[in-house]
Amino acid sequence: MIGMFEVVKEEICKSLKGFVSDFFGIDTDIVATSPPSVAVGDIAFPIAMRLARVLNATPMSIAESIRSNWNPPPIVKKIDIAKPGFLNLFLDRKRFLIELFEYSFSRKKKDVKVIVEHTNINPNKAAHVGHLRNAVLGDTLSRILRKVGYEVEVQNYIDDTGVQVADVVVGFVDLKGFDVKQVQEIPEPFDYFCWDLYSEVQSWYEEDPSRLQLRRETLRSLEEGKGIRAEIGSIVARRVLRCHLKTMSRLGIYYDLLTHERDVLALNLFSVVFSEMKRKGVVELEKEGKNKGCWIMRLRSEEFAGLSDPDKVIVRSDGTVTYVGKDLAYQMWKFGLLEKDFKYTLWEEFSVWETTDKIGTLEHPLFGRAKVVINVIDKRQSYLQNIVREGLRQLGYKEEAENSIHFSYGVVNLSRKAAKQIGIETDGSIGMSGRKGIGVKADDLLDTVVAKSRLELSKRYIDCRDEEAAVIAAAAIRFYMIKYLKHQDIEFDFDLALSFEGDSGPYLQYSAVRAKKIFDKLSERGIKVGEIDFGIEIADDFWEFIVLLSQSEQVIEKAAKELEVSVLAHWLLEVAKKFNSLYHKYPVVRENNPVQRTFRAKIFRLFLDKFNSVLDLVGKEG
RNA sequence: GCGCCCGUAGCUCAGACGGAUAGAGCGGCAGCCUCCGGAGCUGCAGGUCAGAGGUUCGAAUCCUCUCGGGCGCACCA
Repeated sequence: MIGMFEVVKEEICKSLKGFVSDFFGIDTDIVATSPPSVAVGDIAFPIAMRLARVLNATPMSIAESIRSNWNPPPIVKKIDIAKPGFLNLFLDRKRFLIELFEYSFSRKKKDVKVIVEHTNINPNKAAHVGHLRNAVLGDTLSRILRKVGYEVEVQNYIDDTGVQVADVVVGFVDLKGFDVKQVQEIPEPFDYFCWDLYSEVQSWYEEDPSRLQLRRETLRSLEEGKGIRAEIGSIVARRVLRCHLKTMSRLGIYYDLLTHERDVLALNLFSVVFSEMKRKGVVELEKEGKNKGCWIMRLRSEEFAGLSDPDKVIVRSDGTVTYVGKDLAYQMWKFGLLEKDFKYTLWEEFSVWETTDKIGTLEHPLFGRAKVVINVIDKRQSYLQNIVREGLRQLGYKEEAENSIHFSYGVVNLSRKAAKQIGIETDGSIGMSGRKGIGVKADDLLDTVVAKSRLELSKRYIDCRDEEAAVIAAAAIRFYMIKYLKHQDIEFDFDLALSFEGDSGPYLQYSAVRAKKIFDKLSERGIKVGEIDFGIEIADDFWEFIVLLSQSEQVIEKAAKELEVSVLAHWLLEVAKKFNSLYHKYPVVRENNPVQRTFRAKIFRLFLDKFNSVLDLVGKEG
């Protein structure tokens, strides 16, 4: 369940806690910290400073009496006392290493189903790098949760009947005068064509706002699923969705279920929820004021205190449902709170399940009914996500409300340099906007990175296989998207995203390739790696490396617990750097002393295993 | 106006629960190919952790205020 180092640390903490309780008669939590370097110690306890006041003694004398009276676990080899009163423990390196090699943990299946919803790109234009961050974060998170034992179902919500698709339909029908056939015959990349058309339609509306009437008509047609506009709408949504799925598969991102809004509407999920809300008094019909004629939910809890308007419209005065209403219903479906269920069909081209309005397949996986629901969606949506949770709470679904998690993350903006590179002059950074057609398209970025990979590969006289270039490109982009703390906005910059040096995906991959080469060379030359001789002295640099490696499981647990994928990126970088340093300093194949050679080989093998298991989570190959 | 987030090296970012001399990468400078892939390694330069108070043995980290940025507070999603 947790890593070796953590196991050892906890054992020592427990022992120390017991000692402090027995010897001083004080019950206190023991905090452990890391000393500045392994030369100073492996684990440090600032306990003496804490006890100083209570015991009315100097920290140094307390530390001294702990050292002489405490009987620590045998893994502790030595105890030092430093300046203000730190208790610095040194671990028995050999013993630790032996246990590390023997240590194997098995993660138990948690028997908890988690739905992770991510990507959710409107199917009306090409995906841009902002969408990429969502998908990469969501996909990495899913992999992490699976790794720690959850049953994970990945859903991608397709808003195929929304305003954005409607606008592109207006573009085809009213602006371009295209018929169904003409839309079908537009060559690929179809999503690129729509990208331009969509922003064109926006300015077309601005020229003459009365044209917005066309949007309303189209929207109605899409919702009813009738007429030529609906037909074109479904072609657009389908064709663009196909583009998106292809783009994401280039990054190794896949889904278990595509949920179409069209089917959510057809299933009438909301009407069930609406009557329940009325019955439980969660919504009421507003009789007067600015919300007259609307069904509203009151936001009374402390969370919403200070809101200018504490009334949230769920059903508009014209009888249509707001986003929050729809999302609440969908959220309830995910928890299995609704009787109704979709019909499903397998989309063979991408081998992904999706909801359908046609005849569904009888045999399909059981979707929904999750214990925990994680929605990956940028931080600007947190107000709405909070309202959805509040809706669950007011309906009496306390547990589901608790288990509705908004995985919130910062947006991707374009640095002024990046903006300039795509032909936009700005003062500072600029937010991406599909409406204005401002943004770096995901496929363009991928193509650029793939081209760079090819170039770099050919420089190294390696026969350039396309797959390999694609894998490197995917790693570069994925790593760029997860290396930042999630709440941080990213200022997209081509140089940084394309970087193959320093803290980059290719640097990590390269480290793993190097390590692997060692073993290829060993077997090539018929050098056998025997059993490790634990009599060997373990130097500080190797020891630091070993301690780092022993924390791999702990790092994964932390990422899962805190829902912070960047911790994996940081661990990988730290480990890779350390490895590369040792790699240069300590040759393996060239080493003639078999004891040294075996030791190094074994440690590097350990590195390769631990490193790859984490690298897989951030998407080495996809 | 109310609420949330942020301000760390020239640039992009890390800094567990408050701990010891604040760390990386890029860029700059100086080295390293008798080498297991140089997508690398080694070293140097570069910081009043936005500012001011406070809490305490100890603060980049916690509290208050000030300044400066971002975001949210729809019958849009």
